[in-house]
Amino acid sequence: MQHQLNRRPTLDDVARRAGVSTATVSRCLSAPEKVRAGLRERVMNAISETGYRPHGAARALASKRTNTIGAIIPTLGNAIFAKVVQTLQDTLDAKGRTLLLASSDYRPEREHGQIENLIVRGVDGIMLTGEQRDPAIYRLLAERGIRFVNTYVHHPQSPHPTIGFDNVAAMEKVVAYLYDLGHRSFAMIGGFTAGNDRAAERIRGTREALQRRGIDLPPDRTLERPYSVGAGREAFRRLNATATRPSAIVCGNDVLALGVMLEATAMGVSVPGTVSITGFDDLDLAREIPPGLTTIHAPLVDMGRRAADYLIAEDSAAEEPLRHIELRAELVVRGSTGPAPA
Amino acid sequence: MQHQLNRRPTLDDVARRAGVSTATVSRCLSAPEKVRAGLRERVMNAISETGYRPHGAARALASKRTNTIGAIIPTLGNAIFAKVVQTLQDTLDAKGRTLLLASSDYRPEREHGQIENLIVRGVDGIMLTGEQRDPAIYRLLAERGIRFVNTYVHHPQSPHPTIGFDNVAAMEKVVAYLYDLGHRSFAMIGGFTAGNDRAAERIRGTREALQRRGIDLPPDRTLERPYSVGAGREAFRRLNATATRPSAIVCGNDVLALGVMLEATAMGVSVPGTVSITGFDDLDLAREIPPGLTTIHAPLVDMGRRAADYLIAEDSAAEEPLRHIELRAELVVRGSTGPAPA
DNA sequence: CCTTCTATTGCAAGCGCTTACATTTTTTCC
DNA sequence: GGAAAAAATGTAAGCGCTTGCAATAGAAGG
Repeated sequence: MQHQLNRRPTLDDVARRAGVSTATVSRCLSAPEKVRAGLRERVMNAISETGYRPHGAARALASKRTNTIGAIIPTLGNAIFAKVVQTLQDTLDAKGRTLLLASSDYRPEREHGQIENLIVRGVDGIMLTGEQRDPAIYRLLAERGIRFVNTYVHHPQSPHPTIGFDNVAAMEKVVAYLYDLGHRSFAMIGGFTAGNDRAAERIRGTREALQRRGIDLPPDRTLERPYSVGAGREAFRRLNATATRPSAIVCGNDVLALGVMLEATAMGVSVPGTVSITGFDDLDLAREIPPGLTTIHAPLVDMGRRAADYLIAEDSAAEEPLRHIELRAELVVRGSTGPAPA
Repeated sequence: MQHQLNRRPTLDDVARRAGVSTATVSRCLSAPEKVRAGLRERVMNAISETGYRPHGAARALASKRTNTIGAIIPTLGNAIFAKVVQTLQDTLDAKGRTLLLASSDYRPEREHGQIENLIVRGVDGIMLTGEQRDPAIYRLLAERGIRFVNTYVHHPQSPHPTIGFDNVAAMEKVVAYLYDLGHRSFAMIGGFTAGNDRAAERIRGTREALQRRGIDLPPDRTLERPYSVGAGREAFRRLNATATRPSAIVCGNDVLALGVMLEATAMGVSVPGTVSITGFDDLDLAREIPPGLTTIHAPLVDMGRRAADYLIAEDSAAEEPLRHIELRAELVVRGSTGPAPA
């Protein structure tokens, strides 16, 4: 009841109190079915009487398992990562695992450091974002035999497991849809591609889809911006100041698209009358802000859940085949897109 | 270079290779200044040659420190928590600590379980949200001598340390401002108060501020809703359907306020011509969505940083006095509020 | 050059728990 | 009822690292 930092109860204390060996107490905790009911109850009483709590580090050291899973995302400031983390956490929680989270701020060297840290902490598995990273990292992970998975991408040919969607294919859907609406003049506003393969794939996917239809996406129509509403606004102003204004603006994510949409509306440019706008991710807000944002729905909950399942799967012994789980990323049509102006 | 899960290098391996004792290697890692330069270099080489990485659990067990700080927030789905976590993480990172994050989904019993888990994991300190919780938790924390801090609130009289702002006082500012604009008919849409002292304080603060001005806030004008845009929309529809419509709607956070604002606009109800709306938190979006949301700015970055500093402070020996750090939460006036209609 | 003091380094005892293996108890089956 | 098999429990050896203390080496002083 009082500050008695001097000594927290240990297994020994519990064992002595219950009149059993520490092994029995340990088993009561991690494999209760191996202890006879009567004894188990006595031990459990001793545990609650002493206020005993296991010592995680000691347990990890002795058992060589931490029941901890690590995850590294670029930032918590973006709802799409927050949502996956939330799902991951809930799923892991339900299976008695703890999530160790780190965010890299899109900086590869920081991600590298965080992976090292997770390894030192002894995580049993790691969820990573994207696939592009220093080969030394993959080597390290392999040496240590640490299970990991790359998310937000789908690379069936990759030597590393992936759980996610095909960013390139998604942009084909966007372009096909806009093209069919009659659009021929495009611009793309994407995230920074340096060290961000998802952003790069989305820009590439858009460019290739347009090329297939005989439309060129010149560099001055391809803007890289930080993922913020303000940047979207600024980018729109810039595009709108050019001589030949695009009739369709394809954005690398919803935050940029929202910025574009808000700025266009603020400037009196009709959406979708004059300009059609598309996003990527399908944030909750995409449906809320009028006229509603046409976007690609990213299956975040599914991704988080599957990543969790994959990372805690027991069958490591079975040396299971490399997994590549593709999730569907579908186009969601709302009010921000319409026929190209005449 | 190849899968050699069999044996990861240990201190012993490094020591043998460098021709020193494990103690010296250990010192090179945690107190390099205690080892002569030449030797230290030899050890460092051995470390990188063997690809040695410390074993966190072993280190924690031997040293009785984990260099880990825990944090429990209600949800990552709300940007205000995401932002604090981000700041906390960055700050801790810079000081060589790792953040162990958990979210309780606003469920007290879940928070309880997560605190137990953090204790088992041996965190050196814990950041909590709000103050209201089972006394048994505070007792446990005290017994174990674990440093913690309650955030998002300011309770100078509390026996527990707090770092945050005064939710009640903030609502006084909101009400004073609206009252001075001539508003006399109010409604409040807040979060669920069960187990959420911040939500409760904001509602209470509003009610008391109004009472002080001779205005009653009846129960049917006090709605509790989940923090979502959709809920805000629904709540507005409901309020607008009543005989005496409020001229000012005070919301418990920005997400609700945004929902109210979007729904009002969608229904053709002028903001702020017919109804004034206020939020709480000052999300990035608050300034972006026209006409701009009048709200209380929550000093999140400051809060995260100070919480981090407090939790890793060394002077535990000094038995420092209880800390209550009050942060300013100021009213930010934007376009969603104006004079009461005549 | 020798003694004293100080900066380095090594020794070895744990930290609290898990678990293979040995031992004891209980159950099963003739 | 007794032997063999199965189940329950205990014994004790670590897991990989830190750190108080002892031992050693180098610096300083006479």
